[in-house]
Amino acid sequence: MADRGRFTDRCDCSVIHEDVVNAVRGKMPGEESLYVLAELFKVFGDSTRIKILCALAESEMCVCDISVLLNMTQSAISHQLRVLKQARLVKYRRDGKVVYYSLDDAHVKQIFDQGLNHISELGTPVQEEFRQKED
Amino acid sequence: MADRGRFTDRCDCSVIHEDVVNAVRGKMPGEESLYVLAELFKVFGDSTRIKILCALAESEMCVCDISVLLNMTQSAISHQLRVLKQARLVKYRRDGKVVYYSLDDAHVKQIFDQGLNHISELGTPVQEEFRQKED
DNA sequence: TGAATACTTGAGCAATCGTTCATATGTACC
DNA sequence: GGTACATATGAACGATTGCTCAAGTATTCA
Repeated sequence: MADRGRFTDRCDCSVIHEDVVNAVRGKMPGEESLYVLAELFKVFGDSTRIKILCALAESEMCVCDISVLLNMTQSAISHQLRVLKQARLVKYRRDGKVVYYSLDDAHVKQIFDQGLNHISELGTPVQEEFRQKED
Repeated sequence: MADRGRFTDRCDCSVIHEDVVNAVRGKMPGEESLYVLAELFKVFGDSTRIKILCALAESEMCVCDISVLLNMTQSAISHQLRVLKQARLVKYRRDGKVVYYSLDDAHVKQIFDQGLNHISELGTPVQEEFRQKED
């Protein structure tokens, strides 16, 4: 609320649309929420974790099952499950030596499906786009 | 379809639930889709990009406006806009020297809102969780 | 044409991330 | 107790990421 749209030291241009900037600034959620939101999506933003979430959307599974399914080390899976656990995306229950993981709530699958829905409607061009990023 | 649930070299345990692993394997989307999906969420997984998307959800804006709004370098914003452009999350139009960016389609805001909805229902504990990750 | 403005881009660098490896914890069974 | 098995965790490593800085391109206007 200090500088009302005037340009700051980070930007070397004279502000073009002061009114737009101020209007948008008023409607933005708090810095806090957006940071947390980014952290949430960051957790979804790894193919190993996506695969784990996708698997758990089908069935509760133990660590060993997941590592077999994804053909990865138990350790690697366990590390990722910890990230998912911290983000409250998965929960677990212990039964003897075995620990069973499952999705924490329905939201997780909703976000997941929304994403899948998005990429499916964009079709193959996007997939190529993503892969050609390295060119 | 090679080894039917038998444990591979990556996992040192004897598979606990061969049936579950096979059932889940059959229902998983292709490796391809899951990779693209992770790439999509990865783009959402940065607070600068989230802020940009959030701002563009309110109004079309030029690069300079965004850099003023977020108090960041034009260069930094431009770099991030390139990432968003590549992921087809934003589109742009040129008007003279000024380039205006806006959300590419409605899906973007949907995914965004779904995420916001998720974190808002979890309440503050999660936000603390995220911040205490460094402990 | 040349200066000014809006934006883009490439290189470089610190910080973060995902995996591996070795080790630790927890539980069951003898 | 001790061994076996399922999982967790800490350190270390290479790979990736997001920013800065110093160019570059594109457009306008004199």
